[in-house]
Amino acid sequence: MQTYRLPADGLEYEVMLLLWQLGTVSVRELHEHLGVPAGRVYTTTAKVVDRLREKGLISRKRDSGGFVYSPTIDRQEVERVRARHLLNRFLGAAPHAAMAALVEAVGEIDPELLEELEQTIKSKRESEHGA
Amino acid sequence: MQTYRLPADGLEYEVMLLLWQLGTVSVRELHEHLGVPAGRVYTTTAKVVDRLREKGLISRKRDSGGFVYSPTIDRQEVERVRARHLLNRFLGAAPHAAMAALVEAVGEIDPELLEELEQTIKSKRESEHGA
DNA sequence: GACGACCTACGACATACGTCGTAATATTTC
DNA sequence: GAAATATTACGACGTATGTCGTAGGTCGTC
Repeated sequence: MQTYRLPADGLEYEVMLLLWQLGTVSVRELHEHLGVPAGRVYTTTAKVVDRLREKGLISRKRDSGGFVYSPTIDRQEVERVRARHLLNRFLGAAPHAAMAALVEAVGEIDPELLEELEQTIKSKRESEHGA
Repeated sequence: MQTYRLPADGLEYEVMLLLWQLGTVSVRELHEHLGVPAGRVYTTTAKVVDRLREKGLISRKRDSGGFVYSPTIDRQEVERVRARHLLNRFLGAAPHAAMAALVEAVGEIDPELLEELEQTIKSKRESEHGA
């Protein structure tokens, strides 16, 4: 079995997001959510779904006529990889500066997330303690 | 003038990083740092530099025979935009989950950074208080 | 000013992915 | 079961980027 890069952004990632969110849906539904608003053609969405399936990241089963698709990979897993990916892009040269930029950016996007971030750190520390 | 996407990762970004770091260098130098360790051929590095120059992100001047290159864009500026951009994408639909993954990744890469992150959040909050 | 070493320009190929078109299949409806 | 409709398969193209090869320019040395 070939290993593929997990989708970390772009359309493929958005489709994955939607699948994680909605559970089990048809291409049609995915297309209504993602394709239509962006003015894409149905087959574009279908193709992305197709490639995702080629990569083994989603599976499908028959459902009255067409197929319905669902993720075969754990969301946690993908998020983990994404996070690492993001950090690699960030921390490279100057981790300290990058952290500052990160916090800055988080704060700008949504100050409440800063609270949350702090909270998450605390929990992690505690669980680490326990372990 | 055409607008290009700023290099956010990959070789192009690494070359930019190195240029920001080293200031003004030849392709040779860049290649020694990036290409050689990765087993790339000299012209690969040269090509990347070339494309970067096409995009106007770096400039060059003659220097005894060859050229030396330097960035034409400010790193801080780029990093800031980049941070926001990447983070936006990263947090996207599910900030909660993403945040958790982020903290975990930071912890994995370097636990001390977690402390640092917490510290940075605190300072930010305080400065916010003051403001 | 010819030689060999190095540098630069640039064309070419591969892969990933978004994009679409068209052809093949399957479904639904009469 | 045939026509209309929807779905799926898949080939094709464009762009971005990493990769390399080759051809041609530049320079110091003799």
